[in-house]
Amino acid sequence: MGIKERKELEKQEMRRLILDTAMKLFLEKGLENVTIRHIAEKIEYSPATIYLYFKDKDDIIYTLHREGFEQLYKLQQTTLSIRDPLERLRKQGEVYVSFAMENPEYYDLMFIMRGPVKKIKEMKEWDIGFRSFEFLRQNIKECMEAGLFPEANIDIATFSLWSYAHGIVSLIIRDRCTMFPEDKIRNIVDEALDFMLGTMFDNKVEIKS
Amino acid sequence: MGIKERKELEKQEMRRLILDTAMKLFLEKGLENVTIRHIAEKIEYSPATIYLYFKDKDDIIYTLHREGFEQLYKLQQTTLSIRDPLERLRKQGEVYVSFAMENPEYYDLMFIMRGPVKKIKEMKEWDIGFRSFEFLRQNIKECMEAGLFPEANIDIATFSLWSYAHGIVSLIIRDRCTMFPEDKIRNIVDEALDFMLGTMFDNKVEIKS
DNA sequence: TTAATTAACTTAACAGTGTTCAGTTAATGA
DNA sequence: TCATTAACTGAACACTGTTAAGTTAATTAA
Repeated sequence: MGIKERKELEKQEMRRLILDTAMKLFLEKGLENVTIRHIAEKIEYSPATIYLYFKDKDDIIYTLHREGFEQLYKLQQTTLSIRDPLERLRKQGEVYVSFAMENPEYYDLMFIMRGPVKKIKEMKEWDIGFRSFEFLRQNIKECMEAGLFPEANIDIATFSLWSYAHGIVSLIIRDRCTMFPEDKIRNIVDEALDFMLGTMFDNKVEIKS
Repeated sequence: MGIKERKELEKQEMRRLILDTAMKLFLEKGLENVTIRHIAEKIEYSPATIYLYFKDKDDIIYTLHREGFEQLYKLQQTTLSIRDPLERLRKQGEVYVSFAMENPEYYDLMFIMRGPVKKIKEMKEWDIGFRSFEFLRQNIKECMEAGLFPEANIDIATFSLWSYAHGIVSLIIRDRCTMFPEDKIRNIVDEALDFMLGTMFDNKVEIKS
């Protein structure tokens, strides 16, 4: 049965081609300016062909959304090499923010766009995003248990730190930071991250000493 | 010249009618599901008529964007009655978050949607949003001068606090908080705000005592 | 009062969107 | 060799924002 397998492989390759082309166009033209017809034209197929590989446009976006979370989770796991949980937490913040700044279109469809959420609710597939949340939560829990983190409800604390990082990058991705010069923005992001973690943890140390 | 004035008045009334209808539909159907044709149908005019009062769809959204900032600024100013700058800052956070939670469509077009930004860049009209940023900045400056706030670059601190509040509400508005039950969300928002302000300021006191 | 002008509005279209369905090829299996 | 299946497309549908030409109605000037 070599043929069936080959067919399946070709099907996967075609899906890959569509996804890669879609993402390339998203990067070039911005998320909202890419149409099914553009993608079709780029891969030199008829628009209708795309619907043989994906249910609809949101299905393409949803798939990229999943792959984005896959990437992000892998990045998050690189922090596991750090022993000190607070250091690891800081690194997680950096990793998250870097991911967003380097892949703004991925970040947008993962955390800002409305499209993918519809699909997720239809399919009841929260687990991918949930896993990343849980990873952060676990890190915060460790910090608390080590007395490095203010005692509080863990869910609230996790949501809070996530919100903070998300706030920074989403204001920039959606272009609400025009009060800062373009070329300083990357610096400001890093400083904002330092500021928040600094005010949360370092001032304790300062006062102790 | 009573007639010219009346005409002008009627023109303004028509603009108002379009804006109010648009906003009502936004609230009903969500921002992305409202079309010019819907608005036109609701006010019982032809779609083309709307283009006699607004340049294009983004112009409508941009105008609502402006009005949203007007509202927000007024709300911000209600905090001026509070003497203690740190208390006032906390209140500002509450006011901001409340505004977002009670007017999610306004918040969305003010701080998330891409549309209005295009218009703002065309017209180079940053001042409305800038004013609110400046107001927060001033409050933080006062806190710093009173020694109530960790010493830091004011711009970074302002951006940071704004980011934090924005992060919380935008994750909820764009439906990324499905790990929390719907009916708990309003509480979680408040607790997250408390958590952040708490870790930033209160733990100083705790350690001293 | 009547004719010319202007304003308010609509009709009908254009180009573009996501999506579907009937039809056409080409590859496969009996 | 022939029937079946898979891959693909052309042409359409129902939408979208937007505009140009045409039609009324209100206003102004004679």
